[in-house]
Amino acid sequence: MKLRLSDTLKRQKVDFVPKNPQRVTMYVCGPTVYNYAHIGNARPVVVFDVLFRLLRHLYGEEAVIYARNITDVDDKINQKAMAEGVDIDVITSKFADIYTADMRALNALEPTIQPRVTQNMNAIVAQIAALIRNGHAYEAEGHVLFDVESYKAYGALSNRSLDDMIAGARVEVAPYKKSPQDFVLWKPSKPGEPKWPSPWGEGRPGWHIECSAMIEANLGLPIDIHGGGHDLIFPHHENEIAQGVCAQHGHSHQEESYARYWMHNGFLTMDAEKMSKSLGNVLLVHDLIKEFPGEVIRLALLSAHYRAPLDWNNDLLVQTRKRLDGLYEALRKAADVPVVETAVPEAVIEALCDDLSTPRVLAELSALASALEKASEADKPLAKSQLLVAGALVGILQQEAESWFKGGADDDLSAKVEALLEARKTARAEKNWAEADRIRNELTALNVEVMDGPAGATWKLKA
RNA sequence: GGCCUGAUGGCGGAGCGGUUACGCAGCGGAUUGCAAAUCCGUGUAGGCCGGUUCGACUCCGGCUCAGGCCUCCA
Repeated sequence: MKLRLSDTLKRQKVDFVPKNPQRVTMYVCGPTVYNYAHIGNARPVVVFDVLFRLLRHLYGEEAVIYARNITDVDDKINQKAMAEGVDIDVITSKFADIYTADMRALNALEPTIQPRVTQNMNAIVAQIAALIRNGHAYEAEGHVLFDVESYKAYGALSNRSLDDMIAGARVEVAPYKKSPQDFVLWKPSKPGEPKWPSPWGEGRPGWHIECSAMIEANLGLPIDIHGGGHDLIFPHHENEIAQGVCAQHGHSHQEESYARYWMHNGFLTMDAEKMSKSLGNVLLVHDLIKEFPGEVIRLALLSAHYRAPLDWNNDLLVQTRKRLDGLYEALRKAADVPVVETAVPEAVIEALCDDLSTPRVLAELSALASALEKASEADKPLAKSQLLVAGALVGILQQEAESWFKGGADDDLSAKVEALLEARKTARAEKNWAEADRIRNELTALNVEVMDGPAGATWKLKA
């Protein structure tokens, strides 16, 4: 099956051909760890997790190396550490741990490696030195700046010319810059801020160099896939390309010598408004997972195509939960059916290979669930297994159906419910409908929905 | 000003030049002590104006509207 991906740089859907199928590399820009991750931050995590799973499926688990960085050097981290009077790694390790836990709750696999800026200072300094050596960067007043004029293809990813950028520049231009668009590779730290040694004095790296240096040091150039949010195209990824290409001595300035495929996910809105702290509509993953199962949040993030904008609202969550209920219902009825070894259905692979069309995967999952419902006893094991392996490829449907439906219930509640159901069973056997209904009302009050079936009654927590 | 998306039924959201997306809600039926749940079935669409075509939601051109980026940002 041929994988096709939308490449931001080439501006079209192209066949994905890894440089080395034995070693497929992917890098996604990760979090700056000074705060809780919001739901918008979670979209690339979930989207590229699906891609990670697909690549592992296509090329083998051992063949795929997925790196997601942790930015632990940053102004906002410094501010927070300063305000709380602690060392920056008190802040960064706390929020890195929270981030890891929150993303795990969304069924995201851990990336193969998670490089940190603080542990890659040598690589960063080395890449800056290479840029100076190759004539693409210069030192000025304790700063090292990238010389944008020296790289002809600058602007290729975001499709803008240097003139446009000058015209649209809204930042104050530092006097020591040769050209207004030149960006910082290294800067001196202010008194009291964390600093690292370098040939240009003690200081810290600029934001963009961190990623390109960590990519070169941890994955090697070129990597196959570079991903991130739509907003990173400019300036972050544009600058990464400039750095990554120009740092390679003697290279012919081909953008693809840094990353071969560029992928960007669309943005999330909150009730049709941009999510931003100033509007106060930021929804934290940390809070959301207390209200909805991680699986619901994950599937909601996958309900639209990854490049399309996605409006996040309560209705989306409710609909997604019901959809998941439907899939789990099919599995619940087939709880006693044995699982057999089977390949992922071709239609599911096909949908994913077509630029990660998760909406189509959802349609296929519905079809598989329906097929399971209708299957003869003899066909049920295969039908059930296909639904499960298809779900696994997008990271859902991996828990027991019963625990899905009773997910929010603790042991006390479960015991109480079971006892009430037993009493109701007796009442019903005696045709004491008044008593049976009274018990059912009592269960309803506990937010429990009773479902009578041929094999007796079962229950679930209402959404 | 420059660059980039998107516009599909009540809602979410796909594919496709002529034929069912899928899901949620609705409606009908089966089932049930009554319900609920479940299962089966089912109606509703393609921003506007032109063009190409035997035929366009699907291709081409224009327009309108909405959102994003150009500044830290997934």
